[in-house]
Amino acid sequence: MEVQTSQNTADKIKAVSLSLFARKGFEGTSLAEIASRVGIKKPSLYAHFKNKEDIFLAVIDKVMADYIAYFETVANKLVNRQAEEKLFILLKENTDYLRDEELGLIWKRMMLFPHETLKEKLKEKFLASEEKMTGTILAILKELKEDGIIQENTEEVLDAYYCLMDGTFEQVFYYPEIEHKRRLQHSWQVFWKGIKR
Amino acid sequence: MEVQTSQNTADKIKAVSLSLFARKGFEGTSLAEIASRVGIKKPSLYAHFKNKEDIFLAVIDKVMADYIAYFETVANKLVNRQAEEKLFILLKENTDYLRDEELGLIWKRMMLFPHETLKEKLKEKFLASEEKMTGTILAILKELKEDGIIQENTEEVLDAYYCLMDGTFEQVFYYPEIEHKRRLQHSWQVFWKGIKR
DNA sequence: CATCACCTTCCTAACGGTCGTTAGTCAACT
DNA sequence: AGTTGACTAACGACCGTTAGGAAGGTGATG
Repeated sequence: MEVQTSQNTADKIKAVSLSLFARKGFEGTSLAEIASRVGIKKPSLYAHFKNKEDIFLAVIDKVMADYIAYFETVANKLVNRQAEEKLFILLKENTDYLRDEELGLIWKRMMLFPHETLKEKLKEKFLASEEKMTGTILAILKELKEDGIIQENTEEVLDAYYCLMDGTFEQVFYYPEIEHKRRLQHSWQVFWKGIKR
Repeated sequence: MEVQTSQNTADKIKAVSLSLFARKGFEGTSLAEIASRVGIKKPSLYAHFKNKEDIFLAVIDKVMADYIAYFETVANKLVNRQAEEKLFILLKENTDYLRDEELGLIWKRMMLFPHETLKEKLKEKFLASEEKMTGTILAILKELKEDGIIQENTEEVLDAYYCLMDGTFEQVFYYPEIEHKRRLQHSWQVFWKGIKR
């Protein structure tokens, strides 16, 4: 077993495309630019992918798979922690991961402005990761409730937690890391005070 | 004085362009489609605007002006209200306004994915409205603090409020109005419990 | 009042450029 | 021998934009 230090062309195309799609969107990115950055000619792309949309979907699949894999490692981090910590770690790690500029950008773009013809294909892909997330959160909330740490109204708490998560997610893009960290800390403190019994 | 029931061509172009730019973005929108929806031929657009970018900027100017005007009316609604209500109304009205699909979409697009060559021009335009907002919020928080209703740490409260606002703003686009209303209500309740003394 | 120049707003035609895509070829590797 | 992955050339479609002209209205001048 050895470390894979070089990428094959298809992977290089995906990597370059991720970067461009993230920064310029689907229509803002041209195959010419992708090919140029990979170091091949435009028609050579068709040796690896059916068409532009196919490249995009391959990129999205990779983004999704990476995100889910990351979420798994975070979930593993949670065992043997206090439930309060679990909630906070989940929030923090999520924004930390999406802070990676390209990942966060393309994620945001897909969710908010899906390309018209790809809208449905994208929505499908999101459901899996979202369900997983909700399951994990609900398990933690149940734990907290049974220990009598938080108030009974789970639905209220869940809604507020998702709002907190969406807010901090959005702010990742406005503010530099230091400032974002402060905002996250403050928002979390208010949230926690708000749900504690 | 009479009600203006018909628009001139320039206004029609702006209205049509707003809708298209919102849904498809700057590069995703073609002059051909704009012209077609207005009911004229593509080159006729140049009788009213210098070029595509000029149309976009005219649209943005209108969006900004409308938003600021709306904010004024909301601010007027706030007088003679309890400070707690003020905070909530500000939050609610903001999302209600941006719920209008096209307005919300183009607003979001501009903030998150400004077209590369227009980035700086757009950033300028945002500063005015953002400062106004922060000023209004801080005045309310000061009021609440002097009355001993909320905790002393204004920075923490302000950060949490903005997170709440960004979160509800983001969720406007995911969820139907009824569900969003419930989420807003729940998030607000947790927030308010979290900042109360 | 009639004429004239001018401006606005629309048109058709066409420009050069870029887009995504295909055809056909060729060398290298399996 | 067959497959892979690169190439050159070129396709038609569409892009934003410009040129040039027709029609209508406005306002000044005789």
